[in-house]
Amino acid sequence: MAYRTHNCGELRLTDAGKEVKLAGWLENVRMVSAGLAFAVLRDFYGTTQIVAESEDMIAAFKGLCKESTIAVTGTVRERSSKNPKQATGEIEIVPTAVEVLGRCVHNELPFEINRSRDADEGARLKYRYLDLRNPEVKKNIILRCNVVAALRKAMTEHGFMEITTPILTVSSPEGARDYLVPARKHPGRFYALPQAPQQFKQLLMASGFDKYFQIAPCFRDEDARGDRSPGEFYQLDMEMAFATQEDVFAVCEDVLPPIFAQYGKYSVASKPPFRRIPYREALEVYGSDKPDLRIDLRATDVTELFEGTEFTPFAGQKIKAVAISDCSLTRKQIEKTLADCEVQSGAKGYWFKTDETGAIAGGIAKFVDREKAEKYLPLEPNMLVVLAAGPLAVKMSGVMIKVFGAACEGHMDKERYEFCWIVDFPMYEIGEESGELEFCHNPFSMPSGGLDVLLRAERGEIDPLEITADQYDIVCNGVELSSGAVRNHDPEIMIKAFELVRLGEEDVKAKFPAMYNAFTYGAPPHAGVAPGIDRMVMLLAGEESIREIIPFPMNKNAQDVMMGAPGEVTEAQLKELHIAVTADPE
RNA sequence: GGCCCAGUAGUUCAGUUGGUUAGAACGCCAGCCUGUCACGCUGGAGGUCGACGGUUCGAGCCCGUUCUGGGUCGCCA
Repeated sequence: MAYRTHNCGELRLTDAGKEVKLAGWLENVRMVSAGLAFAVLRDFYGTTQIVAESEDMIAAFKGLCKESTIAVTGTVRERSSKNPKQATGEIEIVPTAVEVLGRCVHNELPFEINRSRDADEGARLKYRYLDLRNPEVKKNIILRCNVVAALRKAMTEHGFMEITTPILTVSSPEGARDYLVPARKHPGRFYALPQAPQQFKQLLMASGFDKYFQIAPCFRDEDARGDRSPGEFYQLDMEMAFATQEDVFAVCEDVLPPIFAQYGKYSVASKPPFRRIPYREALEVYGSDKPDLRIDLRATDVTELFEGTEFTPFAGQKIKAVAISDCSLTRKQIEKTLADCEVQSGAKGYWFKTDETGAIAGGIAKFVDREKAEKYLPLEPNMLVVLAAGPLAVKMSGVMIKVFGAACEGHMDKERYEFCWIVDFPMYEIGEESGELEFCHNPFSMPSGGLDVLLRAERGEIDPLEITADQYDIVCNGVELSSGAVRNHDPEIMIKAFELVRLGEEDVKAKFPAMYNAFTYGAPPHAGVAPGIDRMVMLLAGEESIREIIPFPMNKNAQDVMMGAPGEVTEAQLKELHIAVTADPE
């Protein structure tokens, strides 16, 4: 006999009179009297009410802890009092038999299933299988499944092939900290889990695959954030042969908006082609390389306004200002919000405002020359101007736009998706520690202008810091979904790019031997991108925490408190792996 | 690793200026209740106030140390 004839979400009034069998979790029992009780049975699909009218049946339900799994055999009957809030609210089951399938032996649970989102996060993670029984929690995982399926479908329809790449691979010389796996057969050597399938996908291009994609697991041993889970995450990794930056943009602009439109909580405001914002402009205007275009605030350089100022913190500094019209924040609220910005940026914030007559008042008002200020800022009545000075001024301006944009009414239409591309990233920067020229992001990107530009930089005709790469980020609502690039597929250009940072052919060969060799055998120009699945689903679900869209998330400290990972292993295991156990010096 | 916040009943929280026996809601247990659906009503059980130390006649509250969790900065080619 099957466990069920129907699921708990499908019976309707038209099914009245049918003999059915349902299986699920006992969600709740409502004892109305000695002779009447209602039980709620829940499965993946929904809930169905069971009515117990006999002493036997009432006793059967009463003797069970909530969350036990049971199978109920009975007849579908029209309810005498219907519940329009429930999909199955017009019917109920009159049971003839109740079979216990899996007993819950705990009459008190770590939290109430339907309110698990309010529970302590540690408890939720430890009992994730209970947390996930909550339909409100489960729905994000279902969303994730649907989004991944839709991405696979769309990519396949665009001619991409999904190819899996190794999980056990080699440590990469740059980038994030690797997760290492000891190699039993090779004492002292280690595999590394891939930070991304970067080199493999480029090797696939060199192998003649034309369009590759993968829902790729990536592993990085870096600390967590609200939008960054520790340890592992997934990317929609893709790469295209004989492709330009615009070819990659076209695929993303074709694939992503329909999926955001179908599965997102909000509507998609960006129409393809998405806005392209050069990196330097993004920093100047939005104070960030991941601007949130839902916010209408902009940063202005007001360094000249404060030239020769008596206000010491501003003397001789670069000053950025963000003007916020129709701002009704009180002095106390302004200072509280500014303090939030200071924490997030590490920079000090300043402010002044205009009253209803337009007169400058409050904060650093006495250092602001009204006539001069009007040249730089549109000083309307009731305007708040927040400012930052010094090397962190740009960063602080970005934080202020984000925080005040959210705090001040009328400056952010939250319920939409705004995409943009950040383009023209610098190829090189002066390293903070070394003080010398270094790669800004990664050495795989093609410098815009190719070999010629590098040669001119070598001859001193142009500043290497002015060289941009054919590298781009896709940003949605202030969240960096991914970076990508037109790759440097030409060994000659690669070597020249390395020479500018005092490295050479030997270094290229040493760092990326497979890729370098492959490219000497004829490689196609290629380009790609890898939007983060977790962040995408987070945006679609409208969740603030990345843990809400991961089936079994780790906590902030990269522990799985449910499984007990990372866990201890036996000495025998360590010995087999040639790992010596030594006392911790601390 | 730095900084910020939190830790009180099974759960979510309140707890005034340091002062009698630490409260509420939900959950749990018992009883009542014949159409509930966040069922209702009555009663009950349930506490190492994260831990350790200190100040004090007296500490959930003040101080110090520490642990745990969350956020943030560093970090994330």
